[in-house]
Amino acid sequence: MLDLKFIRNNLELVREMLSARRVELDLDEFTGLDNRRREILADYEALRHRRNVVSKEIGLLKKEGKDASSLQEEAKSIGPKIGRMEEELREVEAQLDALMYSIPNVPHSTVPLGETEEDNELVKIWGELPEFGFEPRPHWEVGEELKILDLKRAAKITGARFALYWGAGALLERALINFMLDLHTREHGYTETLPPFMVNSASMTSTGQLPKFADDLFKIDGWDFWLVPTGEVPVTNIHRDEVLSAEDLPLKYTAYTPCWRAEAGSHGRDVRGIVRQHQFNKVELVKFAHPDGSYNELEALLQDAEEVLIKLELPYRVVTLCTGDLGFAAAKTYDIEVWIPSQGVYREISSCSNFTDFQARRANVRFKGPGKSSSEYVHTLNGSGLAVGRTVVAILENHQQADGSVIVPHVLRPYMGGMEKIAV
RNA sequence: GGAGAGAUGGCCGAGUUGGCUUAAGGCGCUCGCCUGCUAAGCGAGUGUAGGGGCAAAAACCUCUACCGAGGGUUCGAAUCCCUCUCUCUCCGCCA
Repeated sequence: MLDLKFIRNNLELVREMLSARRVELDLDEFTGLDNRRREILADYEALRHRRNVVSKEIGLLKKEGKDASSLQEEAKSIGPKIGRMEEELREVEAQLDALMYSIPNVPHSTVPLGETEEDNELVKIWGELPEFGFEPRPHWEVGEELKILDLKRAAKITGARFALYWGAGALLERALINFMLDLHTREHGYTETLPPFMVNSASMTSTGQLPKFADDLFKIDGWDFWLVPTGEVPVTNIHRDEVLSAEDLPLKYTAYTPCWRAEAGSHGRDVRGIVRQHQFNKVELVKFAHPDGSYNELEALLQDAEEVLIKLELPYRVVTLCTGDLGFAAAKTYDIEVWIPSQGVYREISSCSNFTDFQARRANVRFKGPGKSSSEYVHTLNGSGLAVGRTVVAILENHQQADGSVIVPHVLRPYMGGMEKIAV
């Protein structure tokens, strides 16, 4: 969330930002609640002060064996007043909080203005689009014919939007996870973590999924546990309520996790294949950075994610999300989109964002420099490195052959027992 | 699931017959002194959030809250009572 004082002192800027993001929010309500809260608080604290003074006086009198009954009577009458004001205060603060939690992050100055994904800004295009000499088939046809992908049985086991992999398909998924983790830990300097795949409400609130986006999540019945929608949630919460040392920044973590998403509101989109699933695997990159260097860290993070596609010989492009397409907690986001031959479009395979201090304020992650008496919020960043299921899609489609087989990218072969080609 | 012990500032750790505790003391950190260098020593400072002084930023002053979380008792709670969470020990169950 944003800093209360920042909103108070930059109302116009916040108003413009909200409209650029196409978020309808009543900022006059903010001003009213903010003022009301401070009014009540002043009276409330004055009363508590009075009670503290009187109570202390009573203690002293009693110690001397003197009578304190008149003071005790006054103190007794203060209690209920404090109680009433507390209730009022709590109500106003709850409303103010709700409003604060619904205000998205302020976009960085380099983020293009725009309304939809049509307005995203192209940053770069990498790789040659494959020439097939035949009509490229969609990944579900390729996968089912090779008997490595089985969506029918997955639907029987669980339901729509789940996948069952067989043989070389399962191996391919596992190989990709290992390849990505190895690349990021050995060549890009990330520390591997393996976090819990369920998190509590506090963790979901820190990273911004709650309270606004509960509909997108799976909740465990009877527990305050949620299935993680992305590794970002457990990994960013590693340092919740901690004060880090400035010299340790940036901290760079990578994690493999499955991701679960309810995909509410996406009925009818990507119904075929495994582009949009309720459960998919992802290797995530997360950074805790010094505010001064966070945008450089974003460029580096993007490069780390791109490297995966380059090594897998998959053509892609990079776009900067415009203000209207930007996620709730992000100040700036690059999407990496991989080429999908059967559809003739680029599809998102990684999203790399700088959240500045938006998540850090919610999660209370700070750092302290040597010699500094006060601490500051860190900047958090994350990106997919990459979404594994969609990487499988890209490999099956881009590396498919006329005979129905699929060439295994060179870097993956050591992870697949030397297999060069997936064939029936 | 059963029995017991515990949770206090960046870290360690005292305080639990309710009131000179304004959370002792130590470590760490910062500044200063001392000093061929380093170490040690000496002195001072050092939690977070919010409100007000103050229109804005810093400094300062002041008030309020915070001793795992939430309630309660009381004029007054780190301290007493209740509920919950987590950690540790033992038992049970278990991959």
